[in-house]
Order: sequence, then C-alpha cells, then structure tokens
Amino acid sequence: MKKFKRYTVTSALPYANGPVHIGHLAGVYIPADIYVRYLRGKGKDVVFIGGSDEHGVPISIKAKKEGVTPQDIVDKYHGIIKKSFEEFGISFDVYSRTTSETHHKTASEFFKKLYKDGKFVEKTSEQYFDEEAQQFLADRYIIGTCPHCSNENAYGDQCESCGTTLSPMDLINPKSTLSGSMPIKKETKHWYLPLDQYEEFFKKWILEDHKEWKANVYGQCKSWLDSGLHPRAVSRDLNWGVPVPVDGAEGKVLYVWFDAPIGYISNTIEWAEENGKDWKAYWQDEETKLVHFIGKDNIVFHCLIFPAMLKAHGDYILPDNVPGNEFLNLENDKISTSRNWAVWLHEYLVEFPGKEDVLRYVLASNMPETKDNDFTWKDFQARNNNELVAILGNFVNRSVVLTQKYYQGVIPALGELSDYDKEAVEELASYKEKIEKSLENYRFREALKDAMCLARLGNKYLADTEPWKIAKVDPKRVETIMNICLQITANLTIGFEPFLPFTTKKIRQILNIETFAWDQLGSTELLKAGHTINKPFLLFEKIEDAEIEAQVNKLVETKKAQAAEKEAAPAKEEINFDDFTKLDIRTGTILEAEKVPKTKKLLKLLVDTGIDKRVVVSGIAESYKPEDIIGKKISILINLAPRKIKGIESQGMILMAENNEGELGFVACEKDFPAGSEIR
RNA sequence: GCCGAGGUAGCUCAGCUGGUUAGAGCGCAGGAUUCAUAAUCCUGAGGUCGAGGGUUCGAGUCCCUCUCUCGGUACCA
Repeated sequence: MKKFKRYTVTSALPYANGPVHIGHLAGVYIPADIYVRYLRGKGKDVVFIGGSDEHGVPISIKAKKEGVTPQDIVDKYHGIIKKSFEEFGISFDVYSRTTSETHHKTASEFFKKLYKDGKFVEKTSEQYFDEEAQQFLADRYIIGTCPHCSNENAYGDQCESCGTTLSPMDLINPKSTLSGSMPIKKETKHWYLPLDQYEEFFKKWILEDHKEWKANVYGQCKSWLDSGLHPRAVSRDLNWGVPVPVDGAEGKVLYVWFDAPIGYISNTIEWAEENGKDWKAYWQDEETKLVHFIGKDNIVFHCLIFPAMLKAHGDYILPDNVPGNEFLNLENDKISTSRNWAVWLHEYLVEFPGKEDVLRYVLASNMPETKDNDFTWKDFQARNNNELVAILGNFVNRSVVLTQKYYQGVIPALGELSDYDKEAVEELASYKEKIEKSLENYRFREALKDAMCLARLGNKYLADTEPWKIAKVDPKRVETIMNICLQITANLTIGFEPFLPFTTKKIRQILNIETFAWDQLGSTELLKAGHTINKPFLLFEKIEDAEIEAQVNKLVETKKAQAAEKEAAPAKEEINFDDFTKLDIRTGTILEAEKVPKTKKLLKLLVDTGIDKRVVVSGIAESYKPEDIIGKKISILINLAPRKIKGIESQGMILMAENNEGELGFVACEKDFPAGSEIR
C-alpha cells in the first residue's frame, strides 16, 4: 500500500435548508469523524473539512416562500448545523460555509482557470425569461400545465402530480412564479463541462485503478460510465450563488454542484490561513491522501464530476477513495426532511443530554455500510443497556471499584504472570492490528465491534480470575490481576477514542491520566504502579422504557400530523360550464387487464364503455394487479384524443383518485348503473 | 424494462481471490458467579446460505434463469 505524508478528509457539505438528522450522521459524519480521530491518534498530519452548502435554487425558493432573504435561511441553518456538530463531537478542523468570501473567491478563480484554459464548452439555448422580474427562470420557478396529466401546477422540472420529469419547455401555459406573468423564450449562454471527454480517463482511473472502492460506489460509477457521460452545465441564470466571473455573464451564477465541492478547497484555505499552514500541500501534493465521505446520493458528483473538475484544472490530486454509504431508515420508513420523519440531531442533544456517545455508538454499530439499514428506538435502547452499560461501563466500573476497595485507588504492581494472564495479555495486544485493518478499509462497524471485544475480554478476565475470592488467601496474585484489569481499562481509552470520545475522556478522568497515542494500544505498561486514580463514577446509565416510548410516540404523532396535514391541492383556475361539458365521462367496466411489458406502472385495459369496447393504457400497475380488477366498475373520459403509449393506442382515460402516498383508487358510481351512463 | 446494490440463524450483520462439521453480537433456554448499574462468565438450541439449474473432485463463494427489497433511469393521457 502506498505511504502517504498527509491526509485530507472531507465530509459532504450539508445543504443549509434544514437541520442535520441521524441519516446524515450515520452515513457521513460519524464514519468520517471516526476515521480522522483514528488518524490523529496515529499522529498523522490530517485535516478534516466540513461546511454548509448554501447556494442553489431550493434555498432561494424557501426564502421566497417564507418572505425572507436566502441569506436569512442559510444563516439560520448554518448556525443550527454548526452548533449541533460541535456539541456532538464531530471534530472538524474547519466548518465553514459556501457563502464565505474565501469561497466566492476560490470558486471564482477555479472557474476562471478552466475558462481561460478552454476546458468549457459554451452553448446558447432558449430559456424562459421573466420580463417583469428581468431575470431568467430556474426550472422550479416556472409552473404550468403538465402535458401528461393536465395538472395545472406542474413545476418546470417535474410534475408532482404524476411524477413525470419535465423540462420547462414542455409546460403548457407556463407562468413565472416570481411575477405571475407569462415568461418569454430568450436566448442565454451557458458553460458546460464536457464530461464525455474524460470518459476514457475515468474508465482507467476508476474501473481499473480503483477496484478496491466499495462495491456500491464502484458499481454506480461503472453504470454511469457504461451508459456514457454527457456535458453538464456549470452555470445557471440565478441571482443566488457565486457570480460567473466572465464579462457579459450578469445574472448568472455557478451551478450549485460546481461550487459546492470547491467549498472543500475554500474551507481548507480558511483553515490554513488561520493555522499558518500551506493549503496547497493538502490538495496538490501527490503524497496527500484525499478521501471524500459521502452518502450514496452523492456518488456521481464525487467520483466523476468533481474529479473531472480537478483534472481539468490540472494542479490537483484526485481522491484516493470515496467511501459512500447507503441510507439509514427510521423505524422502517425512509427518513424525510419534508415529511419530518427523522431524529434531528439538535433535538436529540437537548432530549438526551450527555448521551452523545450513545447515539454515536448506536449509529456506528449500525451504519449503512453495505446496504440500507434501519434505526429503531428499541435497538437504541438495547445497545445502550446491553452493550454500553453492561459490557463497557460495567467492566470499567468493576475495575476501578475493586481498585478503590482493595488499594484505596493506588494502582498495584504487576507480579509474576500466570499462563492465563499471558494469554489475556496476548489477546489484548492482538486487537490493535485487527481494529486498524478495519479502519483503514473503512469498515467501521467491525472496528467498533472489535473495540468492544476489549471490554469483553476484561469482563471475562475478571470472571475467570475471580480476585474477590482469592483476595484474602493470595493478595500478591490479586495485585497482578488488578493491574492487568486497569491496563485493559487504560487500553479502552485508546481503542474507543475514535468512536466514543466523550466516554474515553471520562475514563481518563477516572484513571487520572492523559491521552495515549494510538500505537500504545495493546500495551500493559500504560499505567504505573503507585499511580493514584480518582473516585469512580458511572459512564453510562440505563435507558428506561418510558424514554423510548416517548420517542416512539413523538414519531407516531408526526405520522398522524402528516396524514391530517395532507392538505388538498389548491383549487384550479375557474372554468365555465361549457368547459366542463366538453368532457364526456361515462361509467364503464373493465373487461380485460394485462401488464404492459417492460414497464413498471402501465396496465393495458379493455373497457366496456357502453358504446364500444376500447383499449386504455393506464398507469395504475403499482396500485392494482391485473387479475384483481377484471369486472371493476370505473369512470372513463371517453372523448380524450387517443395517444400512443409504449406502442399501444390508448383511447381515453380512467379516472383515479390519488392519496399523498401516491396510491390510486378507482372512481366509480355507487349504484350499479350500466356501462355508458353519463357522468356530469 | 434497463443499470447498480442487496437477499446468510428470531433480529442486526461477517464470511477475502471456491476447500475441513457455515460464523459473531443481540434475543431465547440452561448453568456458574456476586467485585459490578439483576450487570458478568460458560454451555446449548436455532440456518435446505432467496428459488431452480449448471461448471467443478468440491460452491454461500463462479456461470445461467427466476424471484423479492432498496436506489438511479424510462414509462404514468
């Protein structure tokens, strides 16, 4: 393996439109923090970079909605996020933000360099422009009628009613959400990063040279590469972001995905300036190991786009690894900021004061390294009570309480070792290599498990040697046993340091010692005989059922509130009676139903409309099985222009109701009327 | 549909380039023990390794087909 002189570790920049939740922690910040704490323990030169990602359209929309400035929004969340990370012990060397002056300057210069070197492709295209507001409209700022489902409130990038991905030009009757006026088409120029030109490079760099990347990351990259890369725009018409530093680019900013990863560099520069370091060494020296910790949603940016940017620039090193995690679920359901289905870090810190390490432990034990995992409060309680309290806390407590009892807190000398002692000491030493190997390979769950084995070893050693039994008959022997127990306890402060920094600090306090270096792990000479330890206190406390129930109830309430809140979509524009009578809706009966091959949602139906029997293709396969709906009474719009879908001509549209889970239900007459009855 | 990742004991997961009777933690059952927050330690039960084919002396591990879950993408008149 290549030897590195220094390490640059980045963790995905949280988007500053909401607080941080356990999904972010388990996926990105805890693994990254474990890794850097380990490296620091090894005495490595490492910088750990974090920061808030504060540009982009969603933030400017949120600001508009709330009637504040984008800056207000990001100030609020940057504050919450930064504070909660600090309290939780995520040990960033710097946690800055992409609205900083340094970042604007850095991102701007980065762009200029690529621009000057001709690394971009310029393209002019037609985009919607709001004449009243005098600006180009981001996709999200345009609403109009969905060409597919006729929903009149579809966004320029997606129709939330039918889920179709759209482009603004697809919308019928587009309207600007800024002024309400009808936007005009206007030419605009943008810069594109021609990713396709880097395809061959990526194929070698990732597919051949980085086979050791995690399967999920490697597989995703391969998938993107196999399907071919395309140029991606690096600028947008928007007024919230880093201005494009080119003459004639007024009203244009760097696209948020272009500026955000540069934030890693900007924040490193800030850190370097404040600490008298040379930032370039951390980004441009081949002997630096660059590692990006991210979630799986970010794989393409960190494995392809950002490296392409760095490569295009020319001065930079590329990541050595991009350990991307999968997602964490909460109580069997996807974590969702908008649905408020999450455990928020800033709330946890208030509701479970002093229990930072409990959450760190639970999330690290169960982080979604190879597949999506589930967080449940019951598991949280079990791991606290059965592992932290019973194994780790208990062993430390046993050791120090016995030391107080027998020796008034003064560490006894190590005498002659029995064979059993030697075995235990040997086993103790064996964990160092195991834990290191796991950490070096980003296998944090396993590393933590092995750290816990140190405490298990201690408990077993005590149980097997039974010092309380021989205290009266063989005091010399007990001195040796207790010395070994205390040495194991001291080792815990090393082994657990990356994972449970608050707890190791407490143990050091009890043992009355300073921090050890990682490489001392496994030593039985950490504590000197004659050294006096402090009065013991408990490291962890049991978590009672009531506390867990309270958390579960909180989530249940969230679900209820969410269901109740299911606000009906706002009424559409008024129409007159003639408009309505144009629709010819009839009762009908489904005669045949089959799945349209090669689709997920489509069923091909044969419907008796009373007038004729006709084929209708309908996107209901996720709610109904074909065999279950034969004979079903339905309502059908029969005078809709026919349309070919997947090669089948669909003649009409089945009326469906849809709830907020996207589930569909037939709309039918409650009496058993014959097919063809008019609905009006 | 296509692409990617998964499907291993009740639960959460290990099993590297194919090789002895498939492992760990939790949970469960029984026992030992009392220094310790009824904590600890030992023993045990429990798996046709998603299903079916194939390659091989030998497959959880390689190949093919199918199936389920998650993500991306297409389709939703």
